[in-house]
Amino acid sequence: MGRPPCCDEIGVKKGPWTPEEDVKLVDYISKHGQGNWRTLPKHAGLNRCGKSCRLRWTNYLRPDIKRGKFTEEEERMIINLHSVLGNKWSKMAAHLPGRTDNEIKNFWNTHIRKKLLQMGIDPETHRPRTDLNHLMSLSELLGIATNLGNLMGPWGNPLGLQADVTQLAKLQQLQTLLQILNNNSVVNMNNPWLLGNNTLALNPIEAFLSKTNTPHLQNPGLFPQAQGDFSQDISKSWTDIEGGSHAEALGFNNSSSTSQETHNENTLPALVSSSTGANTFNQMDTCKQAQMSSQSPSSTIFEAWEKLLDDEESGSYWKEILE
DNA sequence: AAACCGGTCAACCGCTCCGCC
DNA sequence: TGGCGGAGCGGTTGACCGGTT
Repeated sequence: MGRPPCCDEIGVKKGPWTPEEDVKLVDYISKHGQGNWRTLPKHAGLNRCGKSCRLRWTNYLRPDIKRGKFTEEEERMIINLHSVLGNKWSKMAAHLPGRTDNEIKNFWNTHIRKKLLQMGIDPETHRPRTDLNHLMSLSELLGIATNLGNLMGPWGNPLGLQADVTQLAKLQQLQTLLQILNNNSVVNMNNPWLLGNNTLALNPIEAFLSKTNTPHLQNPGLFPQAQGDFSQDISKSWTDIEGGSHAEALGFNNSSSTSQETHNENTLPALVSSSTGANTFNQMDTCKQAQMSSQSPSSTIFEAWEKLLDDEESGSYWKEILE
């Protein structure tokens, strides 16, 4: 036998608030404080349920609410916070003065989520997308490109097609990278994490670079922008994140696992565990929450990924592939 | 001009958490 | 210790608005 919801009361108004109702609510709270939300509407002369009043106050009428668009800094913070907290909007709001949980949640769902997906990043796991449909379309593209490369040969483009050697090299790299990202187990000599000297790669980018046998990697001068920034940035970001858990990458120093341990586990841990809530958040509670806001903008994989996509020479190319 | 469509965001709903008795 | 009730959280809905056809 449960308690009836407060909003089931007959005759209680629902829907958008009128300016008159807002005035009544603000007047009452400024005089008496919030007090008991359940009894507040009656005392304030409002035909609303307490829950509705609380929501209206906390999400809209509170005097300290910051209005207007989210800044880039706030956006960065939200992404970083989400990578640690998951969908804990109210916890995130606590780190963003003047922003409400509802506002952050809406902003995430309408802007950031979409942006990450376009960048090929799974907004839930904060890892490069590995969903089947996405990879299927990539595989098809890669298959076509590979055939194209075989037809063309190294010296030219007898078919008059627009693809060039640089793009094919990039495709090859991407294919290898995807293989690595999707292969978490290490069992044999085909192990994508195994480097040429029989050591294991520290991160997928290192493995990726070791597997990729393209001229411009050995001689970056040939392709000054095409590969260098990308591999360095993502590799650095991944190392930052992998190095003793992502919490450390976020500025926390009490991690229990070192990068070497992570390395030796021969797995590719997620940037964020599927149960983002409990452990990571407790960790944050007991660690240095304040450091969250001062995290270097360059220390997340999204930004390295974004930089790859924004790269003047290869940007549109990667975007086309990933979208 | 009207219909359609997609994006945005305020508000609702159902559930969990937590303090009190 | 368990039940009750208030508060808060996160997911979802639907109204509104601007752009496009």
